Amino acid sequence: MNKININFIAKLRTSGLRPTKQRLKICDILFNREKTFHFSINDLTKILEIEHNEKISLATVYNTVHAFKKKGYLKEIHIGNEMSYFDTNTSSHHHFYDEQTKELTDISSNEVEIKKIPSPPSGKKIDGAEVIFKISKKI
Amino acid sequence: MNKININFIAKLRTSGLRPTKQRLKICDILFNREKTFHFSINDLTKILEIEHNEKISLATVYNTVHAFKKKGYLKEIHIGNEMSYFDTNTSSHHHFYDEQTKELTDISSNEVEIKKIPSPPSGKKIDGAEVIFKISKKI
DNA sequence: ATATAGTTTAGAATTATTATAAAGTATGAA
DNA sequence: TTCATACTTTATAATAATTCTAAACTATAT
Ligand SMILES: [Mn+2]
Ligand SMILES: [Mn+2]
Ligand SMILES: [Zn+2]
Ligand SMILES: [Zn+2]
Repeated sequence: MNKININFIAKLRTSGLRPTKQRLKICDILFNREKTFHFSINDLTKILEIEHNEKISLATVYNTVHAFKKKGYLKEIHIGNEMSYFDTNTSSHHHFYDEQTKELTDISSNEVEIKKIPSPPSGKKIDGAEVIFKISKKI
Repeated sequence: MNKININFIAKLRTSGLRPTKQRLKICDILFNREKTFHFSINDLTKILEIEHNEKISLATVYNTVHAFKKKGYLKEIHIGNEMSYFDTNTSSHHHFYDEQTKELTDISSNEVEIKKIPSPPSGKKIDGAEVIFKISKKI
């Protein structure tokens, strides 16, 4: 029960989510980080089990992640394979993606400038653009 | 047995794939088009069943699509949901993506120009960039 | 024609995800 | 403090996309 947790308790309460110990533990893992975090449900489950020795039901991990997504604390990303990834950076931003390691790295919006933008299909408007830079090990 | 099929027969043979009637039918559906085609396995299966009255085993549809991908005739795309999409445009290119209709539209590489490019993580090199422009119905 | 390797197929298995419903818990009111 | 209640967790079942398996079938070379 540290200050950090108290902040999460408040944040969850004001979101209309009860601060259960499962949710607080997941908050701690996801949001007590310097850099943004990209993870699959499987990643998160393994971190809970192995690094934190917590056995939270898989259904609860899914429920929690989806609840956080719905409240706007996580963004879902589909990239590279059949699993969903989640991103603690919920802003519109770009990514480096290494197909070998399947690693995602953030690029902030202001680091990329798209000069020439195509005109959208008729009757449609452009809501945003996200770039994926494929990267690989330098030889 | 038209000219088009004869071309597919040759193409398959030179790829080391036997021109079976299942593969030729799928070639006909996928590659006899003006515009590039984005489809899921489910889409293709339904086109086969409903539009062409062909009952090709689901395993064969998967096998064929993956064989074509391996030979470089299709590109796999992961976007928007948990299903894979395949793209008859195998070049590096960009897309419009409508989240409502889940429709993908091609944008050729020369219609987009990325002015400012971020520097890759150390030890990594950039292999390419693909942009997804999210679009929606104009109000 | 025949042999052989490649292909198709139905069905089982696997994997990611979602649904169900019973047991447990946070919270506000009495 | 109870207590009632709605919310949450959980094990388990169900679903959906995909892959595996092994037997039947077929294209191709000889
Ligand atoms: Mn999802
Ligand atoms: Mn795939
Ligand atoms: Zn990100
Ligand atoms: Zn495309």
